[in-house]
Amino acid sequence: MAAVSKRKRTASKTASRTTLREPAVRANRASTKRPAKRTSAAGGLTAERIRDEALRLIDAEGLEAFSTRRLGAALGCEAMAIYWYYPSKDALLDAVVEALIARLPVEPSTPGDWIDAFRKLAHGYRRLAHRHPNAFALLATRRFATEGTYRFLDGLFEMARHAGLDDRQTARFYRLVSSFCSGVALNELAGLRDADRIASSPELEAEALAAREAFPRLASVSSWLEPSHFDDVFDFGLELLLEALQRAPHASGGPAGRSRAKRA
Amino acid sequence: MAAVSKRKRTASKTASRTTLREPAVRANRASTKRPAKRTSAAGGLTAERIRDEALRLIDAEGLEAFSTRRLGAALGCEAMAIYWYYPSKDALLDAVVEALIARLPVEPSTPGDWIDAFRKLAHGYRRLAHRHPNAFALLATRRFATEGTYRFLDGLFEMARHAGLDDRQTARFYRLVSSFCSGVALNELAGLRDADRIASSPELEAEALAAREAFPRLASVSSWLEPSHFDDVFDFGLELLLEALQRAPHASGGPAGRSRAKRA
DNA sequence: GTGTTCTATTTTACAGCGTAAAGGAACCGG
DNA sequence: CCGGTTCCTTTACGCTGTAAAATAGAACAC
Repeated sequence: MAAVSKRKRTASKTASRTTLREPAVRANRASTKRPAKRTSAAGGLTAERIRDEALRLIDAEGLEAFSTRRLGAALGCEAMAIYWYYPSKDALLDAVVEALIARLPVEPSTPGDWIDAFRKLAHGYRRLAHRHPNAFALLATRRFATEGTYRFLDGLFEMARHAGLDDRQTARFYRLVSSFCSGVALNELAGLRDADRIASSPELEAEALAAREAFPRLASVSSWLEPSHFDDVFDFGLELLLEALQRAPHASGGPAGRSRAKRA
Repeated sequence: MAAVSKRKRTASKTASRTTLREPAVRANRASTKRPAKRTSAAGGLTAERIRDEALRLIDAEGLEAFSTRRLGAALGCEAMAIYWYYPSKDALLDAVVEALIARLPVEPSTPGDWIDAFRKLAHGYRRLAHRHPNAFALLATRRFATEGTYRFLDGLFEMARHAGLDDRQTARFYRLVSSFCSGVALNELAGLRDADRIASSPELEAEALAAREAFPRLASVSSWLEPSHFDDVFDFGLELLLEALQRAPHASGGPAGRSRAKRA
């Protein structure tokens, strides 16, 4: 990694860099004699610490309230210090996404429990939404385009291959399941946020009540739309997809064996 | 988790949150219409015009670039003029969401083609993502909490009822299908955005190429992940859900009997 | 020692943001 | 003519991301 990035951003402002500056390690590769030098400042800033603190702040105060200045304050340094380690706030957020993705459980592929591994992964993704509701929108909005996420996908697809899925089915079900998971999770978080908002304002509460009165169908269904039923929706939908996944290799390419062909 | 949220400048601003001020005098008196200022020369401001121009601007320049000042410039007025019609930028964006939702085809419920009506709705939702890629994130992020969206849901649920679905199944499949649709659409848009970004930067292009080399599994699957295959993924997933929906009243509704609906 | 360079951080500055608050200008019914 | 309402502008404040320059300290060269 760190292949590029000698030149910092000087010209284009809109291009969001994802490269990250590694202050000490880069020189370290050439000569390893130097013991890990402590940075001069009391804070001991590193890319990882900045990234972790960023996630912590986002979790604590929300994505909208997150700013480089506040992050600097939390880290005990000036905001601009962050820019030594990340070329932009955008790049920092990419790093946060990567750190979140890295927590997902990609188990070693064992053909027998392939489906269950996928299931666990999906549940892990949803758990991520629950644990980091404020940061989760980043996952759904930004796409995986960093090395860590590439590695994640490679591991996942390797697992699929061991299970005998061909590339097309692999791609299809990856898209399907990941879209479903992020869709459900976003929906769920939006619902929770709204519930909070409504509960905190008597006016909105009255408004919601009036709506319920004006729209009888909505009213009668809405009790089933409450957050408590999201477990059911998620499991139901996921199992639907996984059942189709289980049928997939046979359904689209004839009986098993074709997808197992050695093509290497 | 605490309700800290953001700063909220002055304590009690939440009063007229989503309510919108109606200029009321839309009777448009016919005499001595003096343009007077260049600012209102293009035509009188209305909530609708502001909202439509906002959507146009977002479509043209992206959500991040959208600001009240730019909107004011596009409308030929000062930014603060907008605040006469909307209490906040947030409320304006809510209105944009509502306008988008209003374009979805909610057909009159006829029991026979219930499934197809739902299918068309889902496709309409996706078409919306294609037509307004920059605005679409709003739909997935914000929840339907305005009168127009209430009406939309009421119409939809009415349709479900005519088809003989009970409330629980209605809620479940609404969640399922809408989550799926927004998940797929967001995924698709993120992919397109990334493709654009990569194509516009030789540096990123090289990076992507290197990744492809380092991760062979990812490379072999990735051709199936291209944007052109999203139609397939969407249709496949949607039909899967719709098939389950067709089975629903009988299969998992528990004690049947009420799903056949006397309502005719 | 005295530079000089490299690294990590602070300081300063700028353009732009959302929006509170106040100030008109045009109309109104009296 | 007057006070009020409506619609819009002006001004101002605190915030944002970040470019650019200044700076402190450590490391290396002589």
